[in-house]
Amino acid sequence: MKNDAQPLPEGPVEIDETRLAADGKTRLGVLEDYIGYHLRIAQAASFRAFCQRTGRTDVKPGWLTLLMIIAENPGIAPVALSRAAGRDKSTLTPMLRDLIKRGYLVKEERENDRRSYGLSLTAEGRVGLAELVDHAAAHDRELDRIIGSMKPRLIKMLRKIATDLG
Amino acid sequence: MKNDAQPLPEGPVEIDETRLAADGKTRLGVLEDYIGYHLRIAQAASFRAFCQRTGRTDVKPGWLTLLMIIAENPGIAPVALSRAAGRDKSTLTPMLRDLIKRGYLVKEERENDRRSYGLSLTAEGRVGLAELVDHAAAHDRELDRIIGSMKPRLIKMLRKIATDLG
DNA sequence: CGCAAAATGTTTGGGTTCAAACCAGTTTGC
DNA sequence: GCAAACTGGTTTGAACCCAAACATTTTGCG
Repeated sequence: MKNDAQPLPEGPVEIDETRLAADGKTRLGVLEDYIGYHLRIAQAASFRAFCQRTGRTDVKPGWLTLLMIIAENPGIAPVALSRAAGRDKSTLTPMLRDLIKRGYLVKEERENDRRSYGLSLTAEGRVGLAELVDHAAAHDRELDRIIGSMKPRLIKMLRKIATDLG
Repeated sequence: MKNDAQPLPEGPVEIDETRLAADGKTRLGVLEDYIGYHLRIAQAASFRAFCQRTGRTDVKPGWLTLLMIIAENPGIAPVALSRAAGRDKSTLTPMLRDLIKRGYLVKEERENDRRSYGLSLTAEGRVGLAELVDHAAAHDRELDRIIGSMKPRLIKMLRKIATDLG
């Protein structure tokens, strides 16, 4: 361990404001250099903002990803849905049960594999999805406004993290 | 609703691979354009990778942020810690209780405000933090390798999302 | 001063998530 | 064929997280 003490500055210390938390007072130290920290903070802020936007209705935010993937891939199996949505398969079980009970989804048995089943939207599910998409579009417009033209680059980086780390 | 049917293509369909999930098969549709979706997937992948790295020990991953901020700001109050860490203050209550019980932190009563208290690391806490920092450094080296020179821009964008949305 | 409003930390209740264990069905290898 | 390995889905147990409601204390304003 090195121990090269520096002479103390005499005047008021210059504070690097990029190393402070959003409150402008709390020091973050090396945490400021960690991608994981910023990833978590940004994701939490985005999730919170989205929840507040849809909070009035009874449609839960986690449903959007599932419904949209199922809409794009009718008959998809839960395990494929799990990978595409980035959630553990066991997480999906109760969500799919709720969505089926609510009449948004239907199970379709497979002939060639009795373990699995396909998932598809009902007409009611398409209505619910459309409602969620409205909220999501408004939310993402806000993110677009914040990020601006950097959006494609940001998405590319985030996707690279997800695939290379997975 | 428009209903302008297009003639079906005869040859093999050209698929835009940027609109597929990591498995290369599942279609994501407009989800692919949502920053929030990629934010969640990337954060989940990063968190999972970090957990697997520290999984052997009994040190929990959520502790790193708290311990590091407390190390940088001795005597910090829970509410300030909550804002800096991006967690609800009620989330911190049980975590701080655990960290105090384990001997990593100490409470310091305030003279001028009997509601609040200050938090500081013990010697044991500094050891635990150092251990976590080792894991985090290795984890972030992997993220650095993935992101490369884009890191400053990525962090800048993520911080902008967190601050502008909060 | 006196009292309403705001701030701080905790408790409670509900939702989300993951990993490990598990069962049932399918594929593989011999 | 048939046992072993594998795959798909569910259950269970634990951790994490937030928002609302709460008690205590401080602050601000008349």
